[in-house]
Amino acid sequence: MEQKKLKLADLAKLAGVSTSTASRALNNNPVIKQQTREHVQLLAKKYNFSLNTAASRLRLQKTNVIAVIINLDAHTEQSIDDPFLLKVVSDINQAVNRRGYELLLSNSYMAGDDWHGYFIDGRRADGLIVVGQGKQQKNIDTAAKNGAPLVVWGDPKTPSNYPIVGSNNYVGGYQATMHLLEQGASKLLFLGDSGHAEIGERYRGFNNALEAHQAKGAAKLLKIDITSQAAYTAINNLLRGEGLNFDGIVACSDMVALGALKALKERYVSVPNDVRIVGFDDIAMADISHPSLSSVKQNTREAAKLLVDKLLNQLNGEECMSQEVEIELVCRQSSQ
Amino acid sequence: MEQKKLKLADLAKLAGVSTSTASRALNNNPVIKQQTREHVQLLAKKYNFSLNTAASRLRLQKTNVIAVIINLDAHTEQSIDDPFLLKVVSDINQAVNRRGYELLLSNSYMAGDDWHGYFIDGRRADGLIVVGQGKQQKNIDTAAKNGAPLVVWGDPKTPSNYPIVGSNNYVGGYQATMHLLEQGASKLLFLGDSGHAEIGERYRGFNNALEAHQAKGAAKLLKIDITSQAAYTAINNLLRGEGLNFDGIVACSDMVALGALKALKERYVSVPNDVRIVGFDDIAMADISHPSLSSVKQNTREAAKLLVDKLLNQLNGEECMSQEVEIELVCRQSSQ
DNA sequence: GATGTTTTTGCAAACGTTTGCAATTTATTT
DNA sequence: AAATAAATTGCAAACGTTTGCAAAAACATC
Repeated sequence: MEQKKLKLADLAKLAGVSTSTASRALNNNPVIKQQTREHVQLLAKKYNFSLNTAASRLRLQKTNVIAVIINLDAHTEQSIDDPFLLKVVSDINQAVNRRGYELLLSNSYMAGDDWHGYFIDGRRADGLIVVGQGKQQKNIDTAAKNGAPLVVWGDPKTPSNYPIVGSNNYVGGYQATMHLLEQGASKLLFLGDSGHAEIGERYRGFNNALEAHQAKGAAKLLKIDITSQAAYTAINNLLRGEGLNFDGIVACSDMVALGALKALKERYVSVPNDVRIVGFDDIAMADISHPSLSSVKQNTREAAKLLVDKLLNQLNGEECMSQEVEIELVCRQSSQ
Repeated sequence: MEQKKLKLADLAKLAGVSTSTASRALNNNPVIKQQTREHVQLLAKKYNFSLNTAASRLRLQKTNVIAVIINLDAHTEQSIDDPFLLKVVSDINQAVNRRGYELLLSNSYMAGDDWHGYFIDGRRADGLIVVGQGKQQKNIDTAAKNGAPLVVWGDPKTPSNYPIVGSNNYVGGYQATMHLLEQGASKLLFLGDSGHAEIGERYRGFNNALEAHQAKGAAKLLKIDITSQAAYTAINNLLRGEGLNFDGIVACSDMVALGALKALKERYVSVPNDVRIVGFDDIAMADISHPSLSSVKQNTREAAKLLVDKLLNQLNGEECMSQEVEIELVCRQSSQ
């Protein structure tokens, strides 16, 4: 039942020691006699004692919280339900927890524009993990400039004075494209907004693969939002307008690929016979789709670990660099 | 650049007033002269001032944080990447923000068993939103008993002394089943673990629909985990073992339905001609799947709003009741 | 101009930790 | 047993807000 919350002083009294001793005992400070430590800790457990983190944070000037900011371009805000993004958050959550930190889930709506002020000065978190560079990284830049410990999930090749962790998007785009070419496709379509940093890299890989294969001319870029709906519409329009003038698609995400796939199926274009497709991300659906979707797998688990490690290193005053995570092309039915 | 953080006292000095006046001015306390308030607020903006929330929380005994706990059965822990769950979290995030609260994303790993102690006594949050009842709700019960302000996403029909918000699962199961029967299916399969509260309700609806349609005998329950993989395997095994002895599937989630769909397609069972399927949740993929997947749509947006409202009401000392959110059957190609 | 009333401000305490330093207790040495 | 060293504990200050209460300032009334 509702009983008055125990404070450290109360616990100390129960244990017959001073507050300071109780504090040190709980923190397993070796300066306190082993026996006393155990005694206090036992009582703490018995009475379900927990420290007031507000007081603790105030005193220590440290929150043990990491804020994760979902940083999306305003008008695509909907795409927050791209399973991939959420997978990233979920993996970050795990990695953060494993390091003994808590995760404050946030977004530009709450944080406004001054992330350093809001999170760091406001003592809401010790550091920030930004998921997604967005198209303009002004907020990120100024937060970093103001000294906010900060790491970003995005395109590691982007020059920056904060560490960016992300996949080797160039290689991903290259491999996906090369794979399609090797399977015999020759008139390729790239689906995605090349203005976005990560996707731009994939597109660069796409182009270079074409060049290496001397197939440059027959390629086309369809700049669309990163949603399955946009892809569905785009492919539909294309088929209606120009007919089937391509035989391979490199999509900037699996959701986009799946949207395209649906449009093709509805118009009785056979995948992979008439058109081969490769997606990006390797979300769970890629395997479940029919035909199953070939995809460039991003190692979000490892990336999450790196992000957190780099952030904690920053908190310890170390300099950190951007880092690429290797990708892997997973070949399934849609491309062969 | 890195400058010493401004504290309220500094801001007060800059404004030429006392700390208390500055505090009241920032909180727009009408006892302070309008002109003074504006003056202080202007300076605050100019210097990017933000209050130290640690100090503020300590003083106010209030955090303005709501903790969201993803409460999954241990062995299915993987299913955290079910897009539906993450959609729920995302919607809760929005609703929480809209009320001016922040969202601490947590799980049993961090919180341990004593949620009241960890979150409430520990002053990490003012209240809890638990996503998923799990199969055993011991942690929830004791947290509530200890007086933690608490709401749960789950099956609202479950008797409890805390509010549960969730879909009308019974009606969902009933409607999905009735729809299949009306479309001519007669040998139905229910895919999902009926031991789980919400799914149990759906199964009850399933059975009652069969009864109402005098088709009870021909139904079968396949108890499987809530993952597409489990569904894929189960359907595959069933087809291999007994052949195609069913013509309709009610799945406990879309991911499950999609797993089943894949197994069927691979064995050249036509959907919806040979087998009709209805899923549950109406995730984005339902629409993109081919054939598109009929599904019982859960209104997570509204549910999230209700959850947060009920929680905040509790914080204001009001009693709250469980509440059902209406569902809607979305008919697509897979069932007709 | 003295008095009373209202508006506006400031003083100082409190929220519950943690920690430097001094004080005490215990162990070791002579 | 006294003197010294080492281990263990406690005192009190500090972290940065918010707020009850009293004081000061501004205004109104006679």
